[in-house]
Amino acid sequence: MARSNSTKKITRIQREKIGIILDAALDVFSNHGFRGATIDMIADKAHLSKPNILYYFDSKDKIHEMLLSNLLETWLEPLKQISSTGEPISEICCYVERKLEMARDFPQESRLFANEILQGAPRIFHALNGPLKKLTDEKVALINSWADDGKINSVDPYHLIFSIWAITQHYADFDVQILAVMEKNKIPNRFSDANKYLEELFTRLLEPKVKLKEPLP
Amino acid sequence: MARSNSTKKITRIQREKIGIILDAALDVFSNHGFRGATIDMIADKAHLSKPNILYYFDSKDKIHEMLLSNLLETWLEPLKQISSTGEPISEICCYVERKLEMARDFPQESRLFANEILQGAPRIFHALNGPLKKLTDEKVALINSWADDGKINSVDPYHLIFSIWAITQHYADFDVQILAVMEKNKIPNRFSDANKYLEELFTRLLEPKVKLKEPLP
DNA sequence: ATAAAAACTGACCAGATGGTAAAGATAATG
DNA sequence: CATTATCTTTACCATCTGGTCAGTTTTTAT
Repeated sequence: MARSNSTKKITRIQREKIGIILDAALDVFSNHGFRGATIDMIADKAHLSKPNILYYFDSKDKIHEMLLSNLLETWLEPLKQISSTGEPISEICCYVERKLEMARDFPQESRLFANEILQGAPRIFHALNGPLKKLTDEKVALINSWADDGKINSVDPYHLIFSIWAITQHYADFDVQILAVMEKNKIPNRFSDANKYLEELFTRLLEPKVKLKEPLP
Repeated sequence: MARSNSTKKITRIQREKIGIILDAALDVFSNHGFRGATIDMIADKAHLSKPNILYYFDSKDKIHEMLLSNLLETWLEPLKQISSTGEPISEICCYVERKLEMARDFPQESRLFANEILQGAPRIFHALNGPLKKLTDEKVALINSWADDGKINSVDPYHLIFSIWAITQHYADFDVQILAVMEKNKIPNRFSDANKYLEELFTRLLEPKVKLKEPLP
């Protein structure tokens, strides 16, 4: 059997089929949620039989688990890239841009994540409480230090980060709503328009206040 | 039978029980999604038997449908209140505040809505495409007119609205993540902190640009 | 080529779940 | 009080769904 007993070597077929299954599963889970998805749906989408799916993964849960753990690295990456050595406002705006690109290019991953959180994050709470919290703490400290140095306007770093997450992911998670509501001819440009809007939003927020104490020349 | 044949008069018991069922159902649907929820869960939470639930509602779908249609009015209300006669920036900031209050006070409703949208809005697409779009169009025009008059900074009104929806609803839909990530002693104040942050965020965005032509005294 | 390992399938099972039927209990009404 | 209408429950059913198993086919290694 092929079940992922970690210490076994992986054949060509295993690598291929596992990839196919995960692709199909991502599609199904992200569109229907965990409970709404069935192994049959995944099997259909993957063009494999249900028992064949279960030959590669012990259970529906295991597939889901694998998707989530793959996701987490991808998810943390953009935040990691915020650098303490760069120009603060540009660092943050680039982060926003990267997150927005992810919403555009990986909407299924975003919805998988959203589904999981909405249901109370039963399967990834540990990751939120561990790696994500750790990384967030770091960046919160960094933002605070920038504010202390007067390089950016002093704002609550948690809420700054939350607002970035919220808005960027919105373009993936609530896409149907956006498509339904927006003027039709604006739809094709929604991501570039959003990018422009968000750059202005966060630049204006973070620009240090004009120093009143600056004397006239 | 009590089934909601619209033209029938409603007894006291019907009114009470239907209320109890909808409360329970909101709780269950918002925490588990449509497919994840079972009539048994709703029955347990409502302290009624499953067949008794089905005496008041023809099916699981009908309960869900009723919750969604109740929701829509509540959902549109804050947006409706943006007035063309008020002071623009304050009108928008008040809207943000109202939405944030809803996220705080009706998180279940918010999650019910989020679940529905995430699954592609199969049951309320018509409402998004109809009433919500209509109302949004109106407010988009209003925001544009404010910008034309130089009363606010000129921004893309769609993305302004989307960002307000995204951020405020985030505090309900992604609450688990916020609780996991945030410094513990900041958690109790998260809504008032968010309100302060958001007021600054949108005020700074919308303040008309300083007129550069202003001469030195 | 052939044996062993891996990959795959059809038939099936057990439990969960949405929903029904019919009879019993309760409340409203004359 | 009696009769009717409303309400509730017990015992079901049919279907869906996650998962198993015994055996068949295909691939790989010798």
